[in-house]
Amino acid sequence: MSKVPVRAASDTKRRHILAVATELFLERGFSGASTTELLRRTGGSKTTIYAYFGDKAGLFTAVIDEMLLDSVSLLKSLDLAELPIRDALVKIARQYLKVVLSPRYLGLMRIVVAEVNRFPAIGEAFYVRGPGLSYARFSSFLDERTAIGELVVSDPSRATDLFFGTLLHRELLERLYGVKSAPLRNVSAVASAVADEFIERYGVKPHSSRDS
Amino acid sequence: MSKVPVRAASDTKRRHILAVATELFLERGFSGASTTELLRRTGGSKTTIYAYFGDKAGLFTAVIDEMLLDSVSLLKSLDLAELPIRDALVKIARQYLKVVLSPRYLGLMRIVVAEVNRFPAIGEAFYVRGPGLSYARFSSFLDERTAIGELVVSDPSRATDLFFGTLLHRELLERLYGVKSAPLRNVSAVASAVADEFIERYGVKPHSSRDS
DNA sequence: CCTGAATGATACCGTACAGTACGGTATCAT
DNA sequence: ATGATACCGTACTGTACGGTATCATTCAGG
Repeated sequence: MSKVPVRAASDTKRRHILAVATELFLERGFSGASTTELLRRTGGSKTTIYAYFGDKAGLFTAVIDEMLLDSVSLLKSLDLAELPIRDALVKIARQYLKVVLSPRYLGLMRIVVAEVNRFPAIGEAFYVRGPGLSYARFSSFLDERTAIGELVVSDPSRATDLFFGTLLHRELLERLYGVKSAPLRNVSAVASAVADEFIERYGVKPHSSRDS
Repeated sequence: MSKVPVRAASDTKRRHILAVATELFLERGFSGASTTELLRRTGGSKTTIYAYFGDKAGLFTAVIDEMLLDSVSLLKSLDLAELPIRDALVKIARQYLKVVLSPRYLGLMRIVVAEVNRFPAIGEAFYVRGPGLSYARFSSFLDERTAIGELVVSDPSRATDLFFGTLLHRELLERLYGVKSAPLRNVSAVASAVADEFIERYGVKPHSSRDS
């Protein structure tokens, strides 16, 4: 009974349903989106949808999982090893501005946050694999750069708060509330400014360097 | 038809419906909350509800309006005129930590953000009367304190981002995603730390060397 | 105590919902 | 050709929804 189809080598049908459902959930949220409307958009038969995803909640979590993977992968691929500190910070800042303030990410965040009561596991997964991971990674990045004498960071956690908070907080709120919708005009300028401020606060001071 | 009742001298009925509806919307969101369930909780008759609020959307906006007023009033009543800069910053920080990280505010934020697509005006109103107002007020506060020589803030907007971002960003995210739910243990310590950091960055330096 | 407004109780309307049943078709490997 | 699998189309179930209509009840003020 109701076995998940296996044939499609490239999973086309499943992927199609998932893509359309993603848009629908982004527009209407979990409760607001109906399987009937989904059917109207995908074409095909309800039976197929239920064969793949079990029920509405299963479809929802599948959608979130996929979007989460997409977003997270955009933030993981930063290669900073060879970059001097300022370039590294700018690169990080740019990437986060672009990803976090993108309509996609904002939409995902909206529905995840909205359904935290109904799907606590989704909220937690999102935080742990998203912002939580970012915080942790940035924190160790600061440790590394402190170890090699590029920075003086005694409290990486606070420094991380400062960096991401200054970078994203206001812009994120403005977009979450729909006051702004465009993905941010001057990404580069903001990224540079934040990086400079960060270095001014945590960079090694020229006249009192302890390493030769 | 459907005229708004006038009797209730103290508006008891309306306020009761509003209070119960508030909890319901906080639990389930707009689409997830049903008028029937509301009736189950309020007792009384559907007719009365519809007499007061017209329709479900009207009830929703009434609920949001009231909650917004409550939250905003908690942030407006700060009397800082006589306080030295550090005390003022600490007071601001404490108040924002308490209000913004409260379950009430977080719940409100969740449903407002969730329904930005359906009710754009609500999202905008929330931002303008909430965070937007806070940003503006803090910015002018910085101007004042700069004018009297307590601070050196050349770019109040960035300084504001730094203050609120460092103060709230991470804690807010953790709670929005349900990773933490408690309203924050050491409000005072965090507030002091953020105030100190802010002053270290923007306070007037005791002239000459800046070793610390 | 009467009257009219405020509220209650209940039945109802039309629609939409999530989810299922089932007959049938298209494709493909055997 | 045959059988398996994926999929379609449609009709359907039972429930819940937002909202209205009707009539009874309460209650405050003259």
